[in-house]
Amino acid sequence: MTCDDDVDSICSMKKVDKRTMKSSNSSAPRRRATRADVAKLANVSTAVVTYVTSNGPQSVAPATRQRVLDAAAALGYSPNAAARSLKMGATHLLGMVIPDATNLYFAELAAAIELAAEDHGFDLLVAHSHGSRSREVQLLQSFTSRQVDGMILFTGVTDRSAAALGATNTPFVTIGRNLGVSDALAFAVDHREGARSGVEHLIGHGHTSIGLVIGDEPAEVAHSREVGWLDALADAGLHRGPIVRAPYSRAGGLEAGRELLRSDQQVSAVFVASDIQATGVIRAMHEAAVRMPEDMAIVSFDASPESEYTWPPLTSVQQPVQEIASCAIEAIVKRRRGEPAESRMFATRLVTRASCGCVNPVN
Amino acid sequence: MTCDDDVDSICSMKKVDKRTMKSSNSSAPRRRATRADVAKLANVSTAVVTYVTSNGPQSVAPATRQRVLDAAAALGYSPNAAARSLKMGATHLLGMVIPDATNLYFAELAAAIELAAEDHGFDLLVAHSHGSRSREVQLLQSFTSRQVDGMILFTGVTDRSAAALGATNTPFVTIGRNLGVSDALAFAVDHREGARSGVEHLIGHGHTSIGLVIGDEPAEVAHSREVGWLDALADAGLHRGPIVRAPYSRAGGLEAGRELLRSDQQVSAVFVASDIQATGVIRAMHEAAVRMPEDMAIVSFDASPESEYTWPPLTSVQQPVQEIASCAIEAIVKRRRGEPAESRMFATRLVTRASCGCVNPVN
DNA sequence: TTGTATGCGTTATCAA
DNA sequence: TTGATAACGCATACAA
Repeated sequence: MTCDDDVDSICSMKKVDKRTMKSSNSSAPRRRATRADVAKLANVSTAVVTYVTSNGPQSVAPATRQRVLDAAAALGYSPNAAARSLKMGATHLLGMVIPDATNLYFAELAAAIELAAEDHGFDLLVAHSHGSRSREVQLLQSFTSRQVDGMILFTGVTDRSAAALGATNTPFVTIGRNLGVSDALAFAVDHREGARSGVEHLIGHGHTSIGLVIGDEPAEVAHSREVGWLDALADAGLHRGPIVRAPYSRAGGLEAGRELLRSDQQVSAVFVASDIQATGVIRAMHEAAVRMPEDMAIVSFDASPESEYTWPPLTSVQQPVQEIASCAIEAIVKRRRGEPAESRMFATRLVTRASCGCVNPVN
Repeated sequence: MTCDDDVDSICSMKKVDKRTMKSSNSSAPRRRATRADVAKLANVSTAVVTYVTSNGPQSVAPATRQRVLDAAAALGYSPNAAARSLKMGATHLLGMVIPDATNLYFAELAAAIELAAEDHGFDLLVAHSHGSRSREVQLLQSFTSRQVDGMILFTGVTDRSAAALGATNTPFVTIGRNLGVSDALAFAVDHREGARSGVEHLIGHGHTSIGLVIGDEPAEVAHSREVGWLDALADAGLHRGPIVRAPYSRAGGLEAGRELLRSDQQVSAVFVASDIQATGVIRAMHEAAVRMPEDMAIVSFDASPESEYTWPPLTSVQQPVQEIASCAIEAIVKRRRGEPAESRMFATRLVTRASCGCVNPVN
């Protein structure tokens, strides 16, 4: 879509401010101040400017130092990161691939990564893969070209991606995906065990027929959660409930919920493998006037901000998002220093709210 | 939080894969291939490599061209973006400041910006301000140092930010905020008119006592929406309903909803100035067993993905997110070319769903 | 059609 | 304590 496509927007025809205009066509198109400018103004050599701005490697006389600082401030000088990167061989830039920012679980994870990255002085280059493998490869190449100091991938690493990455030395970690499926460093919860704990909770509430709503793409994570669901059922000696596979989205959840209600196999509870789908499932239940948790108890996965504000609020398997994020960043830092780094698996925690029947939500 | 903080995580002690290890301490710590490497392997000069990789400025013999391509592929060569930026004076990088990614309206806008930016060959440097002004200034400085080709700010531009920016020639635009409050190029809907249309819809349903839930910080946007609410009430000759001010979050909405129910002034409808707050308001109503829309009709603002999956689904004032995004990016492109660019205001569209009483949600 | 040489803004080594 | 200078990897004007 281009800016001129629209038909129903009001064009304000507001005149561009004079200052704004001026900056785009002033006679002397002001160049960014460089180190040389600062040096000249402060009457020192360019080297001294660096000594001041980077506190070394040589010390400088207090008076000179102040002169440089003043000059830099006067000129609004800040070092050119491109030149700096070129010289130093480090960009302090991390690339991050997010499948879908409208999934609040990913959004939360991304925010945590940003925080952890900042602790180590990294900025973040962010891009969305929208689940496309080819786009993922393309993004990794772009990151590589930008000489990022590391990459964080929310998506699984495909062979093609790994190959693209293998040619470089760029450290990369995967987040939220199973450990051990590739050579990549991975940081994630135990999806199988987490799912199992959620389903066990449902069983504890007395449910004997428990369905499953899960993503429709073959992914190791989804598979693990499915196995966890099976584990719990098997341990309790229960038969397998119906499985509904649907896209990993709110709309997918809505469809799945409707299908679940059409199923021959009646269930009194369902384990939904992600909050984002659970949101849709809940809507489907409301549409059919199915009461939750009385007629249908629900437990989901992720415990994203979304899960707290559905109605009824969702009981959900929580991932230690901040911990995962900081471990991932630290792993990248270690790898950059040549130190060994290890993949790691985290425990989940079940957040009990009303959807499973634990809490009476109405005051 | 550091990685070692945790107590309840399982340490998998998984040994690092041999290939992974090797890449971190192999005897010849493989340097990224440079143009010179490609040139040597292809038996050409470095210039020819560039002629091939950038299709010009000179043409090269097909055979030579193929040799270069092969060599580049064999070495996994991709141009060093830092060096390229330094030489070309352009980074093809845009900086974007998001207040809060767990607000799906912002997340959606950010995704649209990314798409539009990609159309013009820009990558995105993303950071969250968490609403902090000082952090915003800090981010702008970081972006400046990185020599971004432009900036997109979701937050209003403060005087300090503008001053920081004024020192550079970096084009920047604000998104979603009112036009005309600063010199910045701005792309946003008509908040006042949008709010007015939403409240008028509620009046059309016969409501005569309509409350307002809105952000608790003094922002022009919030003010405009409040004025739009007043406009509609005044036009209909209705008295002003109660106003509840709360943080711009789900939790804030929850608090606001509870307070609204405690209010002396009874209302049958409420205009909530953002979906994210509406989510909380809805929960407050459910908790108090207030039926929607029968006992409390709701119209909100943004029509983010969230609004479609609340219960009842929210009637909400929609912003043309993609259009806003593409206009913003095009404005930056124009400004970079020295062409004039204009701020622009967009019309909203009311998406009617069940929360106002338009649709019977239960099948 | 291809090669040579210069400079982009930095950091850091080495001399002064 | 300071200054001159050589890379870093690339794009391109100009020469061959």
